[in-house]
Amino acid sequence: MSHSASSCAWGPATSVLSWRVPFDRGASLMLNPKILRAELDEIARQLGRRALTIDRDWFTIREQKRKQLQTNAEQLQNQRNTNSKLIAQGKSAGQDVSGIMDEMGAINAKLKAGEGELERLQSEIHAWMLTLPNLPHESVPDGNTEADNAVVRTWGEPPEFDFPPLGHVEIGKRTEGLDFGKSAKIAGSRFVTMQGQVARLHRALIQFMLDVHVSEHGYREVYVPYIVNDESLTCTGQLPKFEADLFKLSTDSPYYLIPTAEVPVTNLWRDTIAKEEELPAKYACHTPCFRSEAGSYGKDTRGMIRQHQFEKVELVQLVKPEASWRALEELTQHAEIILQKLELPYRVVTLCAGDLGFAAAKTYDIEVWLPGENRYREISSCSNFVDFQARRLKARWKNPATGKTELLHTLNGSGLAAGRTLVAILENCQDSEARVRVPEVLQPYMGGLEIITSP
RNA sequence: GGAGAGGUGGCAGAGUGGUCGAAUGCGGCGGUCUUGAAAACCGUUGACUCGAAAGGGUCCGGGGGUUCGAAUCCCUCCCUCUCCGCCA
Repeated sequence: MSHSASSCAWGPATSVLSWRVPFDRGASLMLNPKILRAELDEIARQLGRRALTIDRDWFTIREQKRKQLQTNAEQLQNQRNTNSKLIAQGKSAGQDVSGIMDEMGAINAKLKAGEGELERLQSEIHAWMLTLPNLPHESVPDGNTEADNAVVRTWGEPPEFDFPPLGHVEIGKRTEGLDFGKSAKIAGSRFVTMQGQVARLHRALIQFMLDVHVSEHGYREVYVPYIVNDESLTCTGQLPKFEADLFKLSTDSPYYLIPTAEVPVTNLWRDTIAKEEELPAKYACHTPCFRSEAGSYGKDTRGMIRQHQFEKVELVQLVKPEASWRALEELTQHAEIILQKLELPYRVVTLCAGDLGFAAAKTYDIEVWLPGENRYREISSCSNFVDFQARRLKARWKNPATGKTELLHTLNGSGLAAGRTLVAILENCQDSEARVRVPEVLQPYMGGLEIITSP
């Protein structure tokens, strides 16, 4: 990326010539490159839990060659710097420095000769490292599919109806609150139009969630851009691998609609060294989210479970490394409390290694009960990324104990997805007349309304 | 959209081709003095990276160029500020 002063590149200059690496737009290493070099076998084993096989020989061969070329280049640079000083001193003393100047010509020629090869190797290695996902935490269960996820706890009982419960699409139709036909006309499939009391309920949910997180859980409310550049997406891990999931703007600059508030909010800390007293930094942020849902054809085509545009209240934390595992439990709890206050039954599952997102070391999914589908559906995903995103972001802190700048840990989770929460309320709180009881905590946000009826 | 100014260490702000990773001030840290504190004085204080260490390399908004040598000169992009116009 050439249009921004800042960058989440892999350090001001990892090594000689590295600033020429064509991945300057940000791309950093996800895994600690030192550990990758030193403990390749162990890394390969841990990535194997994600059903990923890495080519160790490919890497080792290039890494050895890279090191050799780099050491050589640095020696030449050292000579150049030394000679440069000698020339300066000699000239000011009125001596003849043409001999040294000739030597400089030879040094520069040698440097130039090795340059191309070194650059190519660095680019190759870097691009390869970019495709490596985070290592699963040891507490993450083995497994490859959703079926291997482990249920941690269950809260509440699925409601029993003495009538066949309707799905939210039908309830939405009867209350005239949800209209999929209108939005299909004005935009296309996977959009919804909300109206009247249901639209207000949706807005009430967002206000309620924000209020709880801000006043009871200690998060700071933020408002952020809904359009971000490619650097931001690279830093949080959506790019370069998952561009197909995003909506890209057709402007000259590489702009994208945000797929989640995680992207702009986490990037608040890009290229920043936090003071100890600023930590933990906790943010609650409501944004729309835009996802292309490429590759999900035929999945959840009906209703508002899987939309191109939906609203979400996101929780983001940047914490000291030693605090991140405790923070994951807390953050998950904060999301759960919203469901508890809404009296919606749910369960929490730990994603197995194979089901884990690219940047996450561990993820808890919160799944709400949906009577219309007679099963639990994901309504929140809470993850600890440890230092994976922070390394790309260069989000660090000054550790007073060591006196050094060290990487932070980042976490985030939905608290919650508003659209799916709305679905859960419509389905769980319906009566035999397809009316919907407004959860008590939301009534103040609804002007005291207790029941949503047809207009 | 038009015109102008500018981007240097945590902040302010020097430096316009050579021994500059960068004066100075503030802030931070350590010390002297003090019952304690303030003031004063002395010292110290950027980030990244390779290395077991010694030590090396890179970074003055990003990228490219000129040169034996660039914070300093040239090109280009990004960003910020001021004025005018437009707009919510």
